Amino acid sequence: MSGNAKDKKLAMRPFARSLPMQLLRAREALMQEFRPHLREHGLSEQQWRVLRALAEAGSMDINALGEMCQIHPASLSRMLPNLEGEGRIERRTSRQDQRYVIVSITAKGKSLFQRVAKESEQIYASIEQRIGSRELKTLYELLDKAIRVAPEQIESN
Amino acid sequence: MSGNAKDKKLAMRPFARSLPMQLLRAREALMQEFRPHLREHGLSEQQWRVLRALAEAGSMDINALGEMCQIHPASLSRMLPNLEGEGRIERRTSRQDQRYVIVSITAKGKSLFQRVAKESEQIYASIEQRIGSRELKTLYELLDKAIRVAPEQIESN
DNA sequence: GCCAGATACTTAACATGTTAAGTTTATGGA
DNA sequence: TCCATAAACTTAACATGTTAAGTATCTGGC
Repeated sequence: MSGNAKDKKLAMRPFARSLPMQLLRAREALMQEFRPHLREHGLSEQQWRVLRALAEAGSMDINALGEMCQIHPASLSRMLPNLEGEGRIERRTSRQDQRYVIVSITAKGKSLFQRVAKESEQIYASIEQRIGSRELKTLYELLDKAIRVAPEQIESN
Repeated sequence: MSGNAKDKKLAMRPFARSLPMQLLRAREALMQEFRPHLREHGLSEQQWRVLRALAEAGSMDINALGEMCQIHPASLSRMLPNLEGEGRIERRTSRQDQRYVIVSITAKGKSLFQRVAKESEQIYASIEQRIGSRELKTLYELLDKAIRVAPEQIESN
């Protein structure tokens, strides 16, 4: 007995060859290095993604922000008032189309971003060194491909 | 202006070259194919991971289950009573060491697992075809490496 | 045997993920 | 113009993620 449940043949590949599982595992392993660092600055992982997206791409509406951060618009609706209350972002209604809410980063938010970014880049560099530049590049390419070959997001209405 | 915030130089690599972000993005893209399928069987993504782990590796304690499923023991403590109430798993206190809770899958749970597994494997096969067997193999190897090179989980007490 | 510390788990509190329903504003055709 | 529909967002409800604190059990040194 090697530990498998009664050594019965399973109708499925081993868990360790589940691609979603390994993607999650790899991500969790990496985030363990970033999380304490974000925590020191009082930022959740999701709040950091929002600041980073806005710092990089400028102001945008909720849906675009959600796509870029991979955070559901409903979650953003709940998070953004807090970030706004802390003076890190701003929200305003679009003048052309009042259905849109335009989100942008404040000077205070950008300042925080710059500080956190500097330390994050050091962690990235360390990770890149351990994985290897060439292999990391291949990994990015394969992830891009996995994202490309997946079906488009379907609005099921 | 290409959309970048005032074309200012950022203190950080582009968001699309954030490894945690691309891992999340790839995972979300794949899960979009699995989620509706799990939903038809009334299973959350996390419940499915639990059943799969138990079907594959047999009974185990909360911490081992959490490690295998990448679900925090605190979340398991909350989830497992539901799965138990539905008759899909069983829990018992270890006789040797009463601190341990041993979790196992029931016949009913295994039957559900077998049904879902069959359909999941078809989705896997489709994904493997689109990514390519060789590239998928490389992807698994690189993910394994990323997991290996990350620091061990630290119990910060 | 006793007790301080460690271990395994649970509970609680709050943030986020997820889905469905509700609100406001735009749009396009009769 | 009017109205049905759609689009963008918000709100609500419940599940899960995350951290800290609490409870029960065990271990090892005395």
